Amino acid sequence: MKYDFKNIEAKWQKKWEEDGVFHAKDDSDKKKFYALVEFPYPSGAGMHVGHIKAYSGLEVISRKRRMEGYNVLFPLGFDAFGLPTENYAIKTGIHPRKVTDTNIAKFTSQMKRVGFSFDWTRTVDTTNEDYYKWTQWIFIKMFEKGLVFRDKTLVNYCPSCKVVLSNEDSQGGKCDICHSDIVQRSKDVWYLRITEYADKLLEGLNEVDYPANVKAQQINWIGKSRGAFVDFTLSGTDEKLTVYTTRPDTLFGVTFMVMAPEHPLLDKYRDQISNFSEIENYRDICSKKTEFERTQLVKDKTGARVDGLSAVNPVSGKEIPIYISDYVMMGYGTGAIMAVPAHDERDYDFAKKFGIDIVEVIKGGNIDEAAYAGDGEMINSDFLNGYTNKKESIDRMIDNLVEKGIGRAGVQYKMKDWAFNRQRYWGEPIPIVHCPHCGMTPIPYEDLPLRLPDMENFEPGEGGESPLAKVESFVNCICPKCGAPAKRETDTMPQWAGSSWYFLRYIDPHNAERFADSDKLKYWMPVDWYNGGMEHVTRHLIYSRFWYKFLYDIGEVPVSEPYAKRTAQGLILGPDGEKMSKSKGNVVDPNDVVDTYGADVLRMYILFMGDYGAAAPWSENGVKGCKRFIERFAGLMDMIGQGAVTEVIDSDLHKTVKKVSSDIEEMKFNTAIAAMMSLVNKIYDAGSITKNELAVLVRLICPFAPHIAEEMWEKLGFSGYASLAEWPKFDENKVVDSMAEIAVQICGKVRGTITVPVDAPASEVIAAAKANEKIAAILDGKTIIKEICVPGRIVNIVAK
RNA sequence: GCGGGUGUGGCGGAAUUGGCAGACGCGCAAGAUUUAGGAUCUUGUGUUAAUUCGUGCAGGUUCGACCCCUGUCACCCGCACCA
Repeated sequence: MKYDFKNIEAKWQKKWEEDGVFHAKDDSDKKKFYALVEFPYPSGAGMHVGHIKAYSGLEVISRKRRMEGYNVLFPLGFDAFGLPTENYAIKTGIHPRKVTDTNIAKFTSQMKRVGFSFDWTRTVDTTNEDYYKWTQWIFIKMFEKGLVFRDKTLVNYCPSCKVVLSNEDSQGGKCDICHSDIVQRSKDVWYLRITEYADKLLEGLNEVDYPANVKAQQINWIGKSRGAFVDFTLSGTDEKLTVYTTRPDTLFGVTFMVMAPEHPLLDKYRDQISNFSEIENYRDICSKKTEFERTQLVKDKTGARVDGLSAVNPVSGKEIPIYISDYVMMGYGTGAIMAVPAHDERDYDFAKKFGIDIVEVIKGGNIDEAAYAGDGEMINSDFLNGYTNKKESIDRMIDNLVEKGIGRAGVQYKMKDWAFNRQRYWGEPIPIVHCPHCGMTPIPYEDLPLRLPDMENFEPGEGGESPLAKVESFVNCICPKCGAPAKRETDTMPQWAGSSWYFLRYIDPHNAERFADSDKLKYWMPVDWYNGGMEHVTRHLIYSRFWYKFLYDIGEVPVSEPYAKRTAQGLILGPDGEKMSKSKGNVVDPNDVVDTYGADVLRMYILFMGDYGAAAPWSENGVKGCKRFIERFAGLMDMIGQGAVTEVIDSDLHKTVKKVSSDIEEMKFNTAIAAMMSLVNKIYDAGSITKNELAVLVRLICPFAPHIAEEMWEKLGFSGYASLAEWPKFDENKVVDSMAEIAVQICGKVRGTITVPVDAPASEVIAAAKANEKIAAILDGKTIIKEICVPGRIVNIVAK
């Protein structure tokens, strides 16, 4: 059979679309399967091979599920709000709406060329007002439940993009988008109180099937720690300086305290501080540093002593000095720490630099040389002396602090509340009105969506104001509560907003009454399998679990966790083994591959190139190898009925069905394809195959290379689609061999092999091994010390 | 610094999870076919003089270790002075 991939692929893509082969049914008696992939940002550059890899995994699994009789929902949409489109609009003057539509159209047609079995009738676009209406709706629900608040805070500000960025978006002290330096600036920030859900987000991990490393990353991100709040008295005042510590048991080793330079108590007691000008000086220096710079792990600590103020160690009663340093931040804990230089590296460095006492309270290290962070016997600690168990000593100390009324057990989270506003045009408007009488007032639900006004100039306003602030007809409005003239909020939501609930909209994408119908939600949720990149397992995965759990708490969705199972694909590197990037010139365009080799070859190669979860470099020769395989596969058509099929092939066919079926479930696509290659090689050796056997193989390869599979299915004379044909079953009897070849080792080294019945008892197997010529020769003259036989696996004879 | 991961032929990667290391593919070599190139087919291909040595390195456990343990090196990802 000639492999005319261009015509074959176009032909079947057209048929699939015309017949709606991959449309999910809402009213089905079948078991459902909801497969979700992370929807793309429709950039102007178009599709990337990374997209293909990200979708190919669940593409194969979805196709297998359909053949197994499931009602499959496998949708794709577009996460289209965001800076690149807006920046492009600023540069070219083309409206972001137009740019987005163009890019989505381009992506869609490219995706269709690959033959993905997405249900294109359910596609969503986060920038569509029918979609963002519900993003705003959820925001207002959160507002009503007190999960939204506003605060004036020091924020990361990008002077070039003129936007406030969350900490997550400003890593490295550089803007995530334009890479210019971030500066600290005071701004009004809208926050979502995600910390309220910290425990629920942690507990929910017990219910879901995520890889252990993904769970570990989420747990670390949330960063729950148990410890104690301890009150230190400022000497000469009634003022309490409270600190949070995870190691209250080291309290006897506290020889100084460190406050964040911004700590408000410094201002309150400025009259008592004799060197306040020095403090202000240091504050000035700190304010110029970004949070990133402040939090670099540097040996050379900076800081200043606070003269005139000191604290009292509440357990020892000793008076200890207070310092300020930028390694302590207002944003975590209480903005002040108790320093235990003997057992904390940062405190140790600081103490050495400023000549502060170091008191050892845990035995085991040499505190003249370095801080000792390990476990050991407590010393110099009064009632804790002799304790070696960390948990016991911590509990004992907390009891003591509570007894004395100077402390209490506490919990802290590393996770911060989610900064939720951007001064940008291309995002969801925040549906809040600022009324001089009523304050912040949400827009009534029936008035949603709050539409983005049409405008021409998308440059941010002066001082980083949102471009929307320039649109008077948008800004000026009437308070929905009291009717007085009011102003609209002009900031928009971040890109994470739309992607926090998109999987719910696929379930009912055209519903005008609700974000999705309850019965449909009940049928389809949870997502059975969610695949995406490792880079999203903290931010997006936590944000969307948070939104979903909120919707669950207010009774809008049926189950408590959105994603039952999560997996992640690995990167595709350039042919040079480096991460693909335009600047390196090592980017592979999937469209070129489809043009030259066809979609089936592209799909096959991407899944064959290596472990799906690991990074692997692109190889043009590897692509050619897959093309060769598909051509050989198509060539099987010419071998039908050329002779009697041997039992070996029959058994191999069943083994292959078994292996491919189980490998797909484990996302071991590379070995599934290898198994099919091996079988095809064997068939070529045999020179013949029956029509029914080929029909099995065609269905087996269908999820990987659906176009050629459909074409062969039709040529074989079957009606209907291979894509909807029944997934092949295997006969367990034909998978089990009657004889097994097992290795015979002498002293752990393989010296020969024997073939024995699989169910032969150990004694017989050992006897057979000894009877083997080679083995007998080696054993001749030696004393057998031990004989090990694992039936069906191995014989090992230890001899001297 | 903390957390997670990876390390196997010339290359991408397999290995039933403690039981014959190198499946499958690429590349390479020889041969066939072809006017030639390309394509295709056949055979071979970790290494060695070896019954040798071989899964980053050094130890350990075990009859037996790519797999488990201890130490160590290198690289990748995430978080980052988190108290």
